[in-house]
Parts: sequence; C-alpha cells; structure tokens
Amino acid sequence: MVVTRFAPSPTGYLHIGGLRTALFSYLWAKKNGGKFLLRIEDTDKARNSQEAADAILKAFEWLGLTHDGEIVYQSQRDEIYAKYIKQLLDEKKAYKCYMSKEELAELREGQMANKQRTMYDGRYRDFEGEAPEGIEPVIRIKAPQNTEIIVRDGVKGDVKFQANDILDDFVIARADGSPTYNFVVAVDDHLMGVNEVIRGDDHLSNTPKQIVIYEALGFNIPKFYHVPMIHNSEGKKLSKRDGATDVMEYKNMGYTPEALLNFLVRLGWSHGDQEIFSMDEMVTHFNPKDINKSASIYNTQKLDWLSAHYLKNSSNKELAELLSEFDLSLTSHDKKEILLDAIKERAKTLKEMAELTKEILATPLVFDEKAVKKAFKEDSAEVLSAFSLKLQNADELHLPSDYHDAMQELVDEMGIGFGKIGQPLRVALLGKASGPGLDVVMAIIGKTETILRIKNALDANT
RNA sequence: GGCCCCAUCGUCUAGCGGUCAGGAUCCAUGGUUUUCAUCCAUGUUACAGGAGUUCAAUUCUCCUUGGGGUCACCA
Repeated sequence: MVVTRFAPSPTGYLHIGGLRTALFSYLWAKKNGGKFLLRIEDTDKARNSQEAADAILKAFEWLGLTHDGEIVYQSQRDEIYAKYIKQLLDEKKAYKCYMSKEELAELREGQMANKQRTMYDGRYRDFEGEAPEGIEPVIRIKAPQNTEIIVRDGVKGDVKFQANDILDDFVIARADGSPTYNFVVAVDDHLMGVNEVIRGDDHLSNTPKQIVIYEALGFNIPKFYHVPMIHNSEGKKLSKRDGATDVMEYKNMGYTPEALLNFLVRLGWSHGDQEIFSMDEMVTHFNPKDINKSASIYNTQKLDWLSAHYLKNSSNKELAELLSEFDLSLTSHDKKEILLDAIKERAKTLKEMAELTKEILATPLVFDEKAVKKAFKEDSAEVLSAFSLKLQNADELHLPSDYHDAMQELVDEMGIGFGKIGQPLRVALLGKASGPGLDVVMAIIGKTETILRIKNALDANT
C-alpha cells in the first residue's frame, strides 16, 4: 500500500509551495488506494505555535484534502525518539560529544580560514575517557566515510553523493536531549509506515543524512520524489515576502478550491495537453513520474483563467452559497437565476461576482462623466422619457425578453436605432458605459426601480 | 566557496533521434455582442552557447555559461 504524508512545521500559515507537495502526496495516495498522513513537526518550541498548526489544518479543510488516520504531533513523541537514540548509543552507532559550542565555533573558523569545508572532526567518536565537567553532551551519529550514498529519486533519477564531501558525524540529539530534524523525520516516517515521500527538492541534500539514519536503525528506505521549487518572478524560492503565498488568502480573494487545486496541480506536472482537471481526474491521472525536473515561476494569470472557467460552469445554487461568504445573500432574491446567469461569465473570482452584483443592485448615485458625454445626445432625454412612459403603461414585465420587447417597440415607433436608447439607458441604469445586457438588468431590478433610475439620470444630466 | 539540482515561446508545459517543434495562458487583430465581458477565428514569440556520437540531434555524451537549492545543537 502506498502511504504518503505531509509534514509541515507550524511556524506560519500553509503556503502555496507546501500545498502543492501536499496535493501531490494526497493524489498519489488516493490513486493507489493508499493513505495520506499528516504530521506536525513541532519540535522547535520557540518557533512553533498551536495557532499556526490550526491555521494549516483549516486550510486543508477548506480545500477538502482530508488526511487519513490520526495527526501525529512530534512534540508528543519524546519517549519514542529517546528510545531510538538509546538504541544507537547502545549499539555504538552513535556517541556523546562533549565539545562546547565555543570549541565548535573555533574549529569552524579555522577550517574556513584554510578554505576547508566546515565539519565536525570526530574528536569524540571513540572517546573512552572521563567526561569533561559542566558540559551536557550532544549525541552524534557515526556517519559512514569513503562511501557513495545514492538517493534513488523518482523525479531526479539517481543522485550520487560522496560521503566525504557532505557528511560528518552530525548531531541527532541536542544537549537538552531533544532530537534533531533529520533524526525524527526518519524515525517517524518509518513508524508511520510512510513508504513514498514527496517533498520539495530543497530537501534533496538532507536525504543522504536521513538515509544514514535509516540504515543505522535498520529501517527500509522509502521511495523519494523531490519536487522542484516554485520560484517568484525574480527566480528565487517563493517566500513570505512575495505576497499572496498564504493559501487562505486565495479564499479571501474569491478563488474556489477547485480552481486553486487545478492551478497548482499543473505547476510542475502535466498530463499531455490537458489543462482542466476535476479532482477525480487528478486522482486518476496523477503520477509523480510525470513531475518536471525544473523549477517553475509563480504566475497567477492561469489561475484567473481557471477560476473564471469554473465560475462559468458552476450551478447557480452553488454560486449563491459560495457568494454568501462575500457578504452577499441571494438565496431569497426572486431574480437570482437571471442575475447569476448574467454575472457568472463576467467575473474571474467570487469576490468580483459579489461586487458586480452589488453594482447592479444599487441605485447609481454618480454617473461616469465620460460615459454621459458619449451616450447622452440631444434627443436622449426624449427617448428615455418615452421609454419610461412605456414602462409605466405596461403591466406584465418579468423576463428580460419582456423588457427587450418594450425596447424594440420603442425604437420601431420612434424610427431610431437601438443605440439611441441603449447607450443612454445603460448609463442611467448602471452609471457607466459598460455592463450586462440592459434587458437583463431591468428584469433584475424591476420596473419601478428602472423608472426611478431613468428619472434620476435625467434630473442629473439634462 | 564545497556539494547537489536544473535549462523548449513572457509564463505553465508537450516532446522521449527524423515533427511545418504541439497545446494552454498572456498579448494583438478580426468576428459575435447596441456597450463591456463571454464565445469563436487568426496572428506574433522558444529548443542558452560550443564540441562530440550519428546518415540525422531540441532529444544521447562532455564542456562552458546562466539560474536555483543546500551546507546548524532550524525545520
């Protein structure tokens, strides 16, 4: 069974890059009928917070990416880690190092001065003597030397590292006894049964260290997939500075989960020429072997296009519900269907839809000067007045077609073109020169409001 | 700096020795629309450079260049 996981450290919100690897992991597990697990890496008490962990969980909930099983919190697993540290100590695969931080710093300075790689020199590796007083030791693992470590990566291929180039006896437990990242990752992934690790390729250089741990503990090494980074427009790793990297900001901006997920799944992954993927299609088509090797630049133009696409293809019922998050209650509006049909193909986001709707529903108080100048001709007042009168005398006006017929009648009677009434009427109804079809707008706001708006416009502009 | 990764239109990408180098987005133009948006059509734009292998390289190898990542008692 394929078991994948997402393992964020709760130092902040869930960001775009993290979400993409989480999505990949989720899809791969689902495709194989496996499990997608969640682990909160909260061992750094100074930087982690419960709020951040909750925020991440909330984002997953919004997106509908449900995890399997219980969430694992590393902060609650001290005994487990201690047990494996002790095991390595007993087996003499790890040892206590009494070097002080000052001594370590000194060693590094010397190495840098000699243009050597900074590394621990292994001075306590086989230490048998009396422990120095007043020093709490760290635990270091005996890392292999003179060997080659191969990371068999499903995205990058086999990546070879020379142990002597990159390894030293690195710390697996701090002076206060707490285990370090590379150690707990290996232990937890094994204990949780994770056998396929999909993560950012910034972890690629950590992987040999984790392999050292796996081997020391006698664990099976999982399959790795290192996914390329998402870069900002400067070509650098996407960071909090780049703005709009918090997943929940996309909710506030009016994007739906389906649009965001579809956008993200195509960033660094593709399936032929297909651009639109429902969740079901993602699950059936996703395969990490098709993940790109190169980094991609984060650019949201396509997200807008996808978002517009999904909005256009959403049912009015769904939209009305979604829109309630944007301070717009349409559920009881009797012209809801007409309204939503009119605006859903004019907006890129839910937020825009809400704004557009409010624009239509609100009586315009100001009229765009340029629009007035362009639309209001000498005979406009006469035409609008005549139309207003016609509406007053009409009794059954409900559908856009009713209003359209009324307009048609008027232009026929007066022997004028459609533009003669259309242009000034649009400005009167909406205060500007562009917008949805006039018949639709009038049907939505109704006869009385239409007459009122025409009157307002005539009062203000003639 | 050491180590590692990467390199096709502006952007997301297809390609897996022989293609008019395809799609999407963006942009531009035209059509539809009384307007705007939608929609439809058309168009501009790419294999980083240099060697090699081969009858044939975007595709394989090497080098150069460029970009990125990582080098903690952080994760």
